[in-house]
Amino acid sequence: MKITATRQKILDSAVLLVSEKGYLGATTREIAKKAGVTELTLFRHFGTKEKLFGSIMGSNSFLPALREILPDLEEMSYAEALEMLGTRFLLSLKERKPFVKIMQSEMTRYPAEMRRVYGHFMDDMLGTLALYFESLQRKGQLRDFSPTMASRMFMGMLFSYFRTEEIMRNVDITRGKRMNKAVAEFVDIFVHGTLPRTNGTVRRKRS
Amino acid sequence: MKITATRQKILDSAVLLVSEKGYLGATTREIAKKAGVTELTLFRHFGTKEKLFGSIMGSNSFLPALREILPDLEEMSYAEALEMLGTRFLLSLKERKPFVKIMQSEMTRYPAEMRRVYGHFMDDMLGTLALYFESLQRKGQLRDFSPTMASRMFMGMLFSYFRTEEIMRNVDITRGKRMNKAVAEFVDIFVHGTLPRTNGTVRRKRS
DNA sequence: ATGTAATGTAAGTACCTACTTACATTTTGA
DNA sequence: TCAAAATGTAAGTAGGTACTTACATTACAT
Repeated sequence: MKITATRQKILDSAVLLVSEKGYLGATTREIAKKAGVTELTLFRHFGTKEKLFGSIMGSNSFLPALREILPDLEEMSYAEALEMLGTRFLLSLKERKPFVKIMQSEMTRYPAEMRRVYGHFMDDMLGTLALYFESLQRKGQLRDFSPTMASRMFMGMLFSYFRTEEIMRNVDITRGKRMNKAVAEFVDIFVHGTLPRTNGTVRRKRS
Repeated sequence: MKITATRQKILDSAVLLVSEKGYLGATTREIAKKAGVTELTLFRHFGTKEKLFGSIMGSNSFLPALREILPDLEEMSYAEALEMLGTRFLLSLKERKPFVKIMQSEMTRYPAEMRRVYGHFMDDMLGTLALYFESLQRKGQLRDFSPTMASRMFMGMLFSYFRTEEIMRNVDITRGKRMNKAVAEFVDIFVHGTLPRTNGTVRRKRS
């Protein structure tokens, strides 16, 4: 067995087990067993459980996904762009589900590692989305609102949806059309709001 | 020391420690020490670490908060009602921050306990919000959309905001006006959307 | 084919954990 | 005041953990 293959098998087992049982709950013995190697081999490769955990964080990056998600925004309509962004964002979360679980669970206890990976991804994503909003605002195609907060709102509702369905309820969001329906519904409200379209502005009238 | 007082001190210490270090990371010794009692006292009260954890889940309920949040929705305008709901929801999350952290971390590993508490709260909250949307839709004050998905969207974006600020970045959302600003921004987009108000419907036109 | 790098076997170390037992001390309530 | 209830002290159990050491075996490249 090639050294890199062994390394990878250990890393994969570790990701799965840690995502299920947490950092403390996933023992080196069990990780090694799941990887089909001896515990000693694990330690020869990574030296320490802590270092193994660090390798997980280092090897599992969100960043490549971002580049896949972002292109061609200019070529499609506003709602189409948001739907595509939302869908791809959810799919990239789904692909990295065990990793998302780990971050969710160990966030509080290992903030440095987490922030480096997750924070980077989120900042990039939010920043790019905000820039997109800004450019449309400058063209007059969107009204005036905070691009930053709008980005956080958009990503936040998608992330919560993912969290509720996949992590809490353990539902596969890619089955059927539920994900597409949800994204379409979210985007529709995000674009058009919840007020009737024919009505004028009813807002800011007390009782 | 009254028996109930001791019990409560142990429960409080346990909540804090478990929220910081997780269920496995919080040892009974440390919990007892933080509560100012002996480890033996802890076991005399709760018998088992697992039972202690169960008591945490049982004692710390979200439900009372719901009753505080929900009244008087009919008396105020749509946007006002949403802002109030959003603000009180965030404040009730903030009050239970350690508990929210625990659920966030241990969700995957202790699904039964979690779902009982968190699920109840969320279902109640989402259900009530959905009913509110529906009633306004019937009055013609809101356009046609899925009340359920809209509720999830609304709560989801607020929860993500809380998660990012308070749990990840450890920022106090109640300081200054940042929370009110954020809620106002979210509600504004949720109510009016992101399209310009003067423009007609540009939607569903390809390129 | 053979030397080297990678892995396995087996035994063990030092430490920590949840939890227990026996007995002494304090606190509380009537 | 005084018995009962609650807590403390001290020592220990059984099991698990990350990690180590010494030595044997396999796989691979030249």
